[in-house]
Amino acid sequence: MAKHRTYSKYAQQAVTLLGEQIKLGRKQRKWSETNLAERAGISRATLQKIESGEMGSAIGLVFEVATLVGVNLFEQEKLSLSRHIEQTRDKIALLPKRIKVTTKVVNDDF
Amino acid sequence: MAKHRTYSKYAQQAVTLLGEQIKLGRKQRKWSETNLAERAGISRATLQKIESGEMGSAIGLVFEVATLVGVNLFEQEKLSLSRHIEQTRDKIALLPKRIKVTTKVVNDDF
DNA sequence: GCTTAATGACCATTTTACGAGTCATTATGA
DNA sequence: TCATAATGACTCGTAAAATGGTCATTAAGC
Repeated sequence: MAKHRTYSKYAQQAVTLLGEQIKLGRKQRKWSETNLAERAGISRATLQKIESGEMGSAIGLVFEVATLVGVNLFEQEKLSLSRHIEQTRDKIALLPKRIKVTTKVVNDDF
Repeated sequence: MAKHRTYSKYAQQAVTLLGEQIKLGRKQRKWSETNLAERAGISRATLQKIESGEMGSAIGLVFEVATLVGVNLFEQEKLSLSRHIEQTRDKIALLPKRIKVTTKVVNDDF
């Protein structure tokens, strides 16, 4: 009884694209599936799922493999990721610590 | 006996950054955790793990939530994702269908 | 043409994430 | 100030991912 779950088209395509980019990167480096799986410390079956764009793959494994084959996440950033993390946290700090949803239904969708 | 797994610093930071960006986007929209979790069709516990940057979260759920709060993956692309997927597949098609690793150990690491 | 390894598709078992719930703490807005 | 809801941190049962294995097919490279 697989749990049915719906995803937005954008999210689905993003995962698919990432998988394709990984496959491309692997082939450009002339690494076999087994080879890349070993480097990443995962099984070949898992790598195949990642490259095929399965939505259930662990994001850590996907990003790790992407890193290994040179697919850079957050591409346009010249900043280091840690710097970017700091900046994002600074922005969060400027906002209220808690979001209190007013009981009265507010039209915030349109 | 939790399975120990090591990740590259870059992959770890990328997941952390994505989680922070999601939290920022949620707060900017003035959505509580419960609120966003409901919109995404996931539990609040899972959302908390996503925002805290846990490596084990399903990539589909992370990307879905990111989409909901307006964090765009593959930012710099003006192309639609589907177009980008096509282009990546075209590149893959230009490469050999299979990667045959030569038995003799080749120094491809440095 | 022939050999070999890469790929694709399985299956069973182990490991882990997800959902649902609870509880304490505390910021918020009235 | 005070009531209330958001957050943080748990636990437990179940669903599902990850692993390790196998097997057939077929492309690569000699």
